[in-house]
Amino acid sequence: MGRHSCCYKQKLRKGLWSPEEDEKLMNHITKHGHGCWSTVPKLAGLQRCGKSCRLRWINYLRPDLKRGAFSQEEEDLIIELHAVLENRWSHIATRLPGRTDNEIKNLWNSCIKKKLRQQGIDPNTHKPLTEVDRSKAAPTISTERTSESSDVDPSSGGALGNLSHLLSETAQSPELLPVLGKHRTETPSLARLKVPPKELFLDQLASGHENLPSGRSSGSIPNFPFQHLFCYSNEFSSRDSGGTNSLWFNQNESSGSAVSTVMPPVSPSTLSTPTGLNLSPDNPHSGGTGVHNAQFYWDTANPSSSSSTGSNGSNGLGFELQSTSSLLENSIFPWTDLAPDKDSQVHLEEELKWPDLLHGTFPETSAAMQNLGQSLYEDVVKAESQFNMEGLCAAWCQNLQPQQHIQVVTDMYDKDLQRMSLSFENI
DNA sequence: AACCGGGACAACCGCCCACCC
DNA sequence: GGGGTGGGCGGTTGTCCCGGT
Repeated sequence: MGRHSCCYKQKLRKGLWSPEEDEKLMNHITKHGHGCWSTVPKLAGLQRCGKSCRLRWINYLRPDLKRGAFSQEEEDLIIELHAVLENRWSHIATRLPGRTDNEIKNLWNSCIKKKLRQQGIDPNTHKPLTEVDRSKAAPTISTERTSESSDVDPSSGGALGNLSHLLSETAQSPELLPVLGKHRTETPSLARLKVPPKELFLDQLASGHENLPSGRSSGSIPNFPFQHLFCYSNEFSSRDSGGTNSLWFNQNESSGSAVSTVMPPVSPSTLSTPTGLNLSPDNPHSGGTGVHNAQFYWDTANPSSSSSTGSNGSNGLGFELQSTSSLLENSIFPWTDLAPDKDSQVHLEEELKWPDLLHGTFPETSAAMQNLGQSLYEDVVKAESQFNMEGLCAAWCQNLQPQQHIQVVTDMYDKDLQRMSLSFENI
């Protein structure tokens, strides 16, 4: 197991591809599609294994590839995504249209890693190197420090530094206090937030399933682990000068009455996970006038998308995917306001449809940021690893303003939570 | 000019997982 | 249910290029 049968075959060429081979492969796939990759080399007249053909196509020949250097925005996006998704390059690649996982991986290993280290950030944990060293040293009694970390200034590196640093700065900078607001005192350091493992989160989600906001029931969100995150986003949104154009929900501004949304019964077909919003200039959505006409679409060219799973569009949950579906027509944002106190019940009395909710309030962000909202639900369903709160902290370590980070990260989770809840709704 | 080291990129390897028989 | 197979993914290695010495 593990080794492909084609790999045993002899007389197969290896190494760099010649232009002639590229042409053969390109011609074959453009005419016939790739079909079963193991048959491609034979049909295309190539002395390569199918796996090699597939890689060549995905990483180099695919027509929708964006060639050229990565922009700063793309690099920033990769860093933020890596903080959340870790080394799931293919997942990261889905958020960067035209970029391959291999390309991103290479960029990370050759360039970004180094940059982060120069900024005093550990590329693996996204924590400041000083903290990483400390945590490493503690259990091993080792007092060794790397040369990279020894000269790290937590306040340097072109970043805000870690959140604890920000908070310590805040203590000395009264002007920052309004930004962090009361949550600073409630939660002295985001790094201390104990976020339960993903498995526990799933358990909580499952156990509270009957209480999940839906068209059929209403109730509280039991002990929801992301509540702290929402606290921050809520508070930040109130300070956002562009708040009128913000999606964030402010507990204060809602006068204590939770703005809640519920999900209507969702058919399996509506579980399609869009890979992006059509934000073309002629789309009313892009003008901030609403999302009623926004089009969700499947990136069928994406090798990681359902088109290449060979399972007829199955999304892994057994649901049929639609090539075009208007998620907004049917699905509703799940939880928009979560009380920080688990004892305080959030009564879901007010039913707001997602398009209504979004009408005129969707934040204007770059296309890349829109793509950022694609689902993490695969990760959650797999429950492969613990939820990485550190990744959220890492978002603070970049050059963006805290509001932007929170908005970006919570945007991801808002949408992912929506899809997770939809998934559970149908289990 | 030759050598060397690092960066960027391409490709391979080994493993996992889903699917099929 | 179990083994075989193909697709996919992440890690690693190989190769080329370029700038510095």
